[in-house]
Amino acid sequence: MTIKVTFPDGAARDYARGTTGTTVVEGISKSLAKKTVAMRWNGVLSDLSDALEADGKIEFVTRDSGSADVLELIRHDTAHVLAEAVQELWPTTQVTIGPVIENGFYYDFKRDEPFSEDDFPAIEKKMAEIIDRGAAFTKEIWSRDQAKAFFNTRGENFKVELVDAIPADQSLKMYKQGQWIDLCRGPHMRTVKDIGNAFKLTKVAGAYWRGDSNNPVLSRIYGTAFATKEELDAYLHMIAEAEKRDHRKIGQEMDLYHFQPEAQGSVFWHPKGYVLYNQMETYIRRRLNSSGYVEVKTPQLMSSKFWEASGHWGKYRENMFVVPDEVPGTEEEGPVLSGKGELMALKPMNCPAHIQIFNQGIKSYRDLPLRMAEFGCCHRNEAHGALHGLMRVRQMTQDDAHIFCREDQIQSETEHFVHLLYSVYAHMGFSDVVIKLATRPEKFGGTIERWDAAEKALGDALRATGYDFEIAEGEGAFYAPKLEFHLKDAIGRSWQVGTLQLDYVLPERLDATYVAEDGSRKYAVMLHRAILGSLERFIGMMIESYAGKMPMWLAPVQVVVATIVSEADETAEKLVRQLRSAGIRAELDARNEKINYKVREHSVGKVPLMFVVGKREAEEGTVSVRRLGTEGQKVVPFMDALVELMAEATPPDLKAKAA
RNA sequence: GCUGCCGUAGCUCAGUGGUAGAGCACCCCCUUGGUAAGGGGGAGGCCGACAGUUCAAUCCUGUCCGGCAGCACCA
Repeated sequence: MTIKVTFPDGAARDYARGTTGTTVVEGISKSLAKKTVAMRWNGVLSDLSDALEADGKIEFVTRDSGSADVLELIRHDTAHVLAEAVQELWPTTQVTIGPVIENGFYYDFKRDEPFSEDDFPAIEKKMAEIIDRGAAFTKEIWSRDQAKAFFNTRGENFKVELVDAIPADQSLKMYKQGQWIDLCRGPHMRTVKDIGNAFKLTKVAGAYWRGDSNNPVLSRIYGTAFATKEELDAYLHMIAEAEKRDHRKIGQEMDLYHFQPEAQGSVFWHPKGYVLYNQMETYIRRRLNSSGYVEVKTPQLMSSKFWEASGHWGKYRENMFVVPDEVPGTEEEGPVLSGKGELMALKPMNCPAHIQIFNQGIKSYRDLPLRMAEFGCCHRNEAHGALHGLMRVRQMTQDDAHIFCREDQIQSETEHFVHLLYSVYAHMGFSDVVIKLATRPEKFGGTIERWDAAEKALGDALRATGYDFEIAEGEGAFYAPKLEFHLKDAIGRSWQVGTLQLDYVLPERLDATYVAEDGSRKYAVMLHRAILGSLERFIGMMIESYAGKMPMWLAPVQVVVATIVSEADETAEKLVRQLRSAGIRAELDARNEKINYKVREHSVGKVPLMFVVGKREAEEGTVSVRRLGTEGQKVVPFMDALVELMAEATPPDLKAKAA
């Protein structure tokens, strides 16, 4: 009985059925066999030692190919070796799972005494030893009972749970490397030696068993591995460089904002940071105005009764700041609060308030769509461990808006929004946007028909815009599907910024109706949408993406006029006045310091432009223009420099109009 | 909130069971210097908070607060 094996170049050969990939590659060439660590059999990444049972296509995965397959295999194998090393060092440790992730791998352990990074050298040394021993990976298919009995006797309770979780129609694969054995779906390389020496443990952290906070916390060790030491070093260097762009670091260096414990998670915007903030807000306001939005402002503090009606009191209260509506006691002794005051809450969202405005008067179908925007300052009592610089705060300002529309307007409004959002992101310098369509969760409100229609409307709208998107299965809100727009920070963490959420529920709860063409009352459909998400987070993303070197229109200080000699002070002062009256954010540096010193300081401070004035320039009416990030300078008439700067400082949306 | 690590001057960081140090920044003086740190001097700290151990705690222990990484949650 023979089978036909087809090679990537299209050639085919016959082999006895049951021939292994190893035999096939060894039959081709010794040198190819030497570097082949796995294969793709009919497109599926597989153990090289797998027997080939039918006709198919084979591709060999060589260790030096630099392919994603090789990285995946190396990292997966390294995770196994990590687990073996840990159990060899601390035999009572239970192993759980150890998957490959972006840029590396991790392995979750259960150990009474959690790991610390101080354990890394010992673990890494043991891993090197294991790799050196060079055990082969071998695969065995076990029965469910056999596997459970095996793990039970070893006290591996988590593995027993995993065995139970594997669907009955799937076979259980056990991979052995020397004496160590693990339940694993594979595949693996030939031997642990194929891993090489380019691996490193990077961090430890707690993680819940199966990602559920009701479960025990496991100790997770993260690591990474590459095919070569050079690639590992390059990766570590890249991460170190990226960390320099951390907005928390740059925010301090550039004196943009700060946090302090008395207002945990709330930003103190410094003058320079607030320039940035205001520029962003003004820009968005212009974009919304010209896109048919109206702007409103709603109360910060509203009665709990109001939040009961909206449903937030029941579902969202643990994230709300609640404030009693009473005069606090002022006696030295005695309680500040009686506990009897009616409760109010700081708004965590703007939507219910916008419905109150919508509900004033009677709306006609002619009024729809009504696009109501607010720079809404919201407070959310976020878990302390979730706070993260500007990215995750407790007080934030959303560039929020609610579009009240008819069902048949959902798709066109969504398209309109997505185009606006992409135009904004392009102006902000972001092109790498990940869109997710979050679909019906397990627990949902409303009918399946309505969900299907809503998901279809959002999907169709996205397809009409031509942007790619992923489906985030089951991650929709309770009441409707949503679109999420994600960007990545300096070290590759993904943050949701923009959003569009469909909502049928709140209009019904709060009675947001309009009079339809036929005179009947109908509930409006509500689209919650934000482009930046929150100004705080988006500014954080901007700082990281530009490494603090903001484009001219956003730069807190656009130009510093610096003198070389004190004879030029008067001229420099005059230039700063002229720049400022032209709307340029200019500062004077007439300190008694050398020009080298001033150039360095403002370069470090990421000021995009310097106008240097010495004796010569002062006499000639010129400035020596130095641009951040470039060497050298050019001397030009001041008025020319001013005109050029004004053009460059024009926000991108206004620039486009002028052109 | 959970797990681990961390908390010394405005910033970056040394350091010790006997109440503290550097560089930069800040202030003063000298220097007027042509594109990434000129020189000298000075001031600056309840060593995160509170307890405990000790003759003695910034250092050891505990609790709390805050920060960092990840988890969970989320814009």
